Amino acid sequence: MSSRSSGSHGRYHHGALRAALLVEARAQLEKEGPAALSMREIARRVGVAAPSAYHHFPKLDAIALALAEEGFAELAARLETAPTNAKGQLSGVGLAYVRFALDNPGLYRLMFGDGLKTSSTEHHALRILRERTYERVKTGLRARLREEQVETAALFLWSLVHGLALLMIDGRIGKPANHDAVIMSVLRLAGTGLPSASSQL
Amino acid sequence: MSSRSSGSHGRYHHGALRAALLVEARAQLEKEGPAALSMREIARRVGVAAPSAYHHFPKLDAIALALAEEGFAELAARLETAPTNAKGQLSGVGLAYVRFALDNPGLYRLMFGDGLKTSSTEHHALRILRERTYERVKTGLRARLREEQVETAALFLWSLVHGLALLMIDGRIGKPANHDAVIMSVLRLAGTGLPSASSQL
DNA sequence: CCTGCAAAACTAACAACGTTAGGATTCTAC
DNA sequence: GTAGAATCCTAACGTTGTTAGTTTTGCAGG
Repeated sequence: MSSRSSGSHGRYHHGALRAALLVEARAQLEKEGPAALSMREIARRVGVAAPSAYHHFPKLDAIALALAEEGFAELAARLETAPTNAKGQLSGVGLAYVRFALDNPGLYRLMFGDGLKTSSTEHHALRILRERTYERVKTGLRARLREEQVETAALFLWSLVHGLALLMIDGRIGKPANHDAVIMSVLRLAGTGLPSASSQL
Repeated sequence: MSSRSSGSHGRYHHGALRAALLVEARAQLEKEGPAALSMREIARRVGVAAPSAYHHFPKLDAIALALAEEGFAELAARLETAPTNAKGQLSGVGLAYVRFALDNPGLYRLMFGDGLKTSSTEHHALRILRERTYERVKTGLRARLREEQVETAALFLWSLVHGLALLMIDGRIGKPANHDAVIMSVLRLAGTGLPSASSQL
């Protein structure tokens, strides 16, 4: 093959393959779900032989891990730029969190789910990334709660948005239109608690 | 091989294989996680050739689906026998829910997660089973809430216990001793809402 | 008891996968 | 322009899900 030395498309020698693999992997992840990630399929879509990918990622799980890292970075960015307006500082963050999951369902499952073949190493790497996210939530709460309450409150909040995100991803909520309204009404309950008659949950 | 006609162990001709496959599948599910479910491995452990299993289950996903059905039945049983004492009717149910997930982490992930290869048919079957569970929660709430509040309250509650279950399964909570205490303190927050200073979540 | 039939098991095989080994190509640096 | 490293390729191994076809097993009727 002759070298097309400066086309923006198709010049893999020198650095472009890794990025292309990640792009294609992410596309497949969102289209088919985390379990469908396939080294051969990704390589095929990029237009390259499967073993070539191993020059950039030692295992399939390494691709998944790289995607998860992308995901955590994007999630962190969204949480930081979430509107922290005066009334309802945390609802903005909660909304941003669930929105991220809904915008990237496959990625979100990969970040928190059992998508990859669970080789212990990256499992550990993932755990660290998750805990970093958790710490961020706790830091936010620490500003307005007694230290003793922070741990439970953080777990409460994270459980709520995490569970809500997964349930909505699974499509249990029908109408794709008013997602935000549903999310907000659930988040409001986190502030008030369940309505009176059952307040003794 | 001579037929050992009445031993409780190893007489597969006539009905025992299906059950044995399910037992072994569930063991593997809890030991290695949903993604590690393997037709050949299950058959191997049962002591049978892989294709034999196809007389009882048309696909690997069918085994997963059968396990999930077991799981939903067991979960429903636990929720129904959960103590609904006077103060805190729902906390007993919430505790039972999360406990079930912690006692059967692999199964719980299978029931709600992306464990199986997501062939659309059983995906649909799973969805029905999940919605049945959801309806049960809503029925419990309908007794003490206005109809208009039920939907949101149910989603709120289920998100909370679902998220909490998954987070705890993932081992983000260190000490395996006081699981119940952690769960209860989170559930209490569902009744009261977040503490004052941040009540404007 | 023995003969036939259906259920249930087995062996052999295909396609696809993850991954490794080793040979060819292409870019970079001197 | 040539050496060497980086990058890509083809070939291959072992494993998986699954199908096809054959043999064994147990049961029913004579």
